[in-house]
Amino acid sequence: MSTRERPEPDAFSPTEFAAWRGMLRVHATVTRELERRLAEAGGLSLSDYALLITLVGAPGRRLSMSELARRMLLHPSRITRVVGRLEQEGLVARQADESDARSVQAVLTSKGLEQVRVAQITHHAAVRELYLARLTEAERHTLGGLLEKAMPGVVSSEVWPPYE
Amino acid sequence: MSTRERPEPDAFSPTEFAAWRGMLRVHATVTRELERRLAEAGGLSLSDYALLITLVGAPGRRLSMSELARRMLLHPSRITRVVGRLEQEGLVARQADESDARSVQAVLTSKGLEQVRVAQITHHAAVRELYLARLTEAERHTLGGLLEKAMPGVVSSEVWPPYE
DNA sequence: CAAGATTGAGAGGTCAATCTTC
DNA sequence: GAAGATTGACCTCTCAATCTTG
Repeated sequence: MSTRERPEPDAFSPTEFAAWRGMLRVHATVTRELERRLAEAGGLSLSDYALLITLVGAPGRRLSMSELARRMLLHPSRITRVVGRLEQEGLVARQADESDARSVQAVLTSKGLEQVRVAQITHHAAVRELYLARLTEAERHTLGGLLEKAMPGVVSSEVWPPYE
Repeated sequence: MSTRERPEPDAFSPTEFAAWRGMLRVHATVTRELERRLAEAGGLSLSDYALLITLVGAPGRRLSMSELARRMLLHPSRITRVVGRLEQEGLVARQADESDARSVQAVLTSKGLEQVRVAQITHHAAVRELYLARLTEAERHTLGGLLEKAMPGVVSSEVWPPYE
């Protein structure tokens, strides 16, 4: 057989491999553990937390479903269901948009704000312990800069890329 | 209301934020597009590809189910189902382990090898275009090094962390 | 009893189709 | 016709429970 002798035609170089594999494995490991700790601490899933924290940063603590989808890099249908669950739990409320009857606004409730603040302690502590703690300030700066350079706009802009 | 005035108790610094958000967004964006291109090109999903490429690198192009789970940082039950599907498509075969009757080996078939080689072209091209192309060799080296430093062992070792 | 593998249940995510409003 | 939202179908993934073998 000659298949064993012929290596990949376009194999990753060691640095390509490290930069790619590192991202995949760090992401998988941190998000899995983070999910576990958030659930244990307050019953929020990571996607619940992400949605709530997105709302916290928005003017009026409210955003339309489609804007939420764009900012979270998620498919609109996903937003429908997460908001549905969070609404049942009283953490967000749906509100009609006066200026556009097609649009639905998700508004953070005071209970939602309370809960995201509590979850944030757990969240930040976990991200720091698992991922950030072993890096110096300068290294974190470099890392963020490299990611932004690798995919300009993905990191820095609110919305990228849109589902269109 | 005083809630608007009080910011987070332990907010991320700008560098923490960039390093964390960057990873999340780059990962989400690249893997989603990669999944699309792989499916379009040859019908393999990203998890199919990941399993096959893991087998390619193993001695004898074979690995037990549990070893596969450890290397891929996946739950064993996931492996059962992916191997099940790939077996039906003739890309891997299940084989009994002579030295341990509990163990099942997944072996890459020649058809599987063929297909992963084809998929690899698409995969590597996409990862380069979407993620690696805008970085210099030195920057990729730095990026890989920072990820390894952030989570020692996660990037470099085959197996971390185990499901236990 | 511990380890390897599998099953059923359920959450997270996408896509295509649909409905309503612009 | 296009945009916003939702629904149904399906894939990815984890967890708890089970079965078998060491």
